Amino acid sequence: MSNAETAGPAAKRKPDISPERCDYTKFLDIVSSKWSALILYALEDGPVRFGEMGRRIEGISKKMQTQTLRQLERDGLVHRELTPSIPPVVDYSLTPLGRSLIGPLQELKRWASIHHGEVMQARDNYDRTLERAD
Amino acid sequence: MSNAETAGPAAKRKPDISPERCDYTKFLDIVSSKWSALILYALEDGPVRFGEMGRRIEGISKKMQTQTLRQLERDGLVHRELTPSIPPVVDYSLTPLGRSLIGPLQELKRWASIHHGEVMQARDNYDRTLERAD
DNA sequence: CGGGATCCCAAAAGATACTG
DNA sequence: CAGTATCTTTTGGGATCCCG
Repeated sequence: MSNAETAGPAAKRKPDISPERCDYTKFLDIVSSKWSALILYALEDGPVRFGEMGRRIEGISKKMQTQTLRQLERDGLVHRELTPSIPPVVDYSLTPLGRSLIGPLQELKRWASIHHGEVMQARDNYDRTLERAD
Repeated sequence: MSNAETAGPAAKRKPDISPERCDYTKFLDIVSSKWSALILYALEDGPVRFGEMGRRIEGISKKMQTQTLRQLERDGLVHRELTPSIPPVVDYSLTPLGRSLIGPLQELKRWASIHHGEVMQARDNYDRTLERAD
């Protein structure tokens, strides 16, 4: 308290929100990549093999599938089980930690399914209003 | 049904998950940028002026603040109110749509605050296991 | 079958300078 | 005060080819 930094009358002064401290940022860090949630969904009903998963998720490449799975595995959300036969068999499944994410994720899907129309309409409106301003 | 596409015995064949159709993808499209949720949080307790917001959010640049606010405004989550005095005063606030997002977002913060430690530990573990494999 | 390695591109974000 | 404009850097993702 030695510093003459006594706050002004408006009260709020110094930063109280930061990316590093925000838990939502931590969440994004884990599952904001394009394919991560999609992979979690594919695993929702039980273990799935790599190839099967690839066929179920439209448009994913082997590279992105592998890369995203590695991240999820590294974060402890997904378990990888290799059966070293020839050809090899690799099964992926949710860990308990991974499964604990399904609930919150479904909340978001609900929000989006309910409100996405409003968002699109707001965008339209915003864009058309700008056009008229030329 | 003219196509001889009768499914094999393993049942699951064609893609049933896609980025375009997934509601979670739509959600990410709206609030996955680095600063968007932080700005929503800054508005949680009521209207805030541009400068005040900037001081509250650590590390944000004016450019990113403006850019993110424009996106949120375009999507109908944030309302912008300009008082054309000199110098100008601009207040930002949540719209009802924006406020409807706060709940789901808090779910995620809760998940992250509870489980982030496990994730970090899993990462550590994964990385150290890899190091030993040289 | 289930990857790894490499190259390339587009989008997001940051730095800096200028303005009504 | 609250922006805009421009430039550069960083990151994420896709394409392609190779491997045990």
